[in-house]
Amino acid sequence: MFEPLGYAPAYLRLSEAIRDRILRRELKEGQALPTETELARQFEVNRSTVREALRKLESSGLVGRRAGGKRLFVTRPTRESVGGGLSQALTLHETRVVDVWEALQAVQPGIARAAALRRSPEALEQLAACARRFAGRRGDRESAVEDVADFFNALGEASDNPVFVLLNEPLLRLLKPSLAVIIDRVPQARGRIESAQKHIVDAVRDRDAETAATWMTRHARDFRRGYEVASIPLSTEVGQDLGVA
Amino acid sequence: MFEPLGYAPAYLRLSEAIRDRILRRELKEGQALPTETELARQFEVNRSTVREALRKLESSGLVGRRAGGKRLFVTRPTRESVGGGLSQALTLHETRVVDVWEALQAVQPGIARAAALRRSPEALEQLAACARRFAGRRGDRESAVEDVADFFNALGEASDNPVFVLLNEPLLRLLKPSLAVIIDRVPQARGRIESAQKHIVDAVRDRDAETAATWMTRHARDFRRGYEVASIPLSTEVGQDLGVA
DNA sequence: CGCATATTATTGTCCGACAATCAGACAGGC
DNA sequence: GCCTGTCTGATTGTCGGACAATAATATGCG
Repeated sequence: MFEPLGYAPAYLRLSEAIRDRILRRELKEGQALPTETELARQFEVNRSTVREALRKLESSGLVGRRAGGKRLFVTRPTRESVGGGLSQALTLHETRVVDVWEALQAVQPGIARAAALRRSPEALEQLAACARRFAGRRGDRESAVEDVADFFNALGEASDNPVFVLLNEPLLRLLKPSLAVIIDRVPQARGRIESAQKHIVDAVRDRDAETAATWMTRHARDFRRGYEVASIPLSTEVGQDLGVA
Repeated sequence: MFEPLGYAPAYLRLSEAIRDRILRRELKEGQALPTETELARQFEVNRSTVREALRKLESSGLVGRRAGGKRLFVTRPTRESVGGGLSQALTLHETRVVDVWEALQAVQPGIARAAALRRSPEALEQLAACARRFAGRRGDRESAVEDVADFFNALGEASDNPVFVLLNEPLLRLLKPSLAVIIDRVPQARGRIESAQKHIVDAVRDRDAETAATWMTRHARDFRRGYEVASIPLSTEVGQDLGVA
């Protein structure tokens, strides 16, 4: 009949107060936060309490430090911070490679389509550069995987849609380990990827949304085929060791 | 030429140490964390430092408290906690309703397809229940919006893919305010939604993946039409007030 | 056994302290 | 003029201890 009357510890209300100010843009990106002592004075709490609140904001990526710096600044959550959170959540939800693949399969064609429609010349060049880098690289599994991820990320950027950019990152992060195995074990993988990237770049250059989407669909299907040829069980959980030395 | 040599404060290394144990499943979900004093003793740091580390874990959703409880337990990040983080990130990235819509358009058909292929009887019933609830409700904009979100969430659950489940939440959260406006201003919106949900439920029941995807595509397109009819500019930023009292 | 009550443990918050170090001012040497 | 070293103050990271509120647990009683 009655709900528990809400009590929230000070550190929580504090972090919410500051978070709201950031979301409301009253504290703008790049702006330095007041010092801990100052915050403690203004909110009339102890500095320890302030620090607990700041740690919360810090790990949501709303505030951060410049390299080697001491003061905290208002930042917008980066791809990396968002991706880290989401991918660790997915890891704990017993996500399997097939789940990630399915999501990729569902979302990437849409990204390719959007990228083809809206890519800027600069974004196109970035994308093409990624493809070239992948194609030009022999050996070295790890860098190849990075290049593939960069390609997808560049495509996300080209779509000029922050939703795609941020959704891409965690998926790629979870994909990487299994992709490394595929590149190792499937000889023709590099060639297939190279070819797909080439066609996608061309379609994006020509602003041909449907061709971009089609090739991306094919590209994604190739990954699935890669799992089979590399004999990675589709039910392998992501974030687990795949037995690669 | 030289990289900065990495130093990390103790509270950070501490939170990473605990996080790793959780990701590695050495600390299992539902298990109680040691008390702050105990952690301080084991890691040989001060309790304040432990508390800062715990606040970080808390806001990544890796540890949490049972309602009214005092001790911390290992938890897996919920839809809500992930969704909150992602949607606040998107808000700060100046995401517009059209961006969210585009992502929805890209991903929902895939979810519908997956749901049709794999739905359990229980998940189907859940989904149907959401559709019924929406259809049976007259007036009350807020509940209607919730019902629509519940429908999408139920579909995500039915897909049995944690990636879809977790990706859905933030998109819906950002969609809600504008959806409320649409339902308010577009008389035929409820009918269109009702009809689309009905067709999707039927297709999912019949395990007809393509029909489910097709109807979802239509459903998503309707939303876009809704924006136009409700004269919500597509470039409206999400997380901003839409001028609804 | 179930239930009220007393004990203990644990968290939330505060205070004060100190070393490390970052930022800026300032002076000296090339 | 620019680089280098030095000094000073401000700020963060960490520590120790303290205490009230209350959740968790044990205790006693019917």
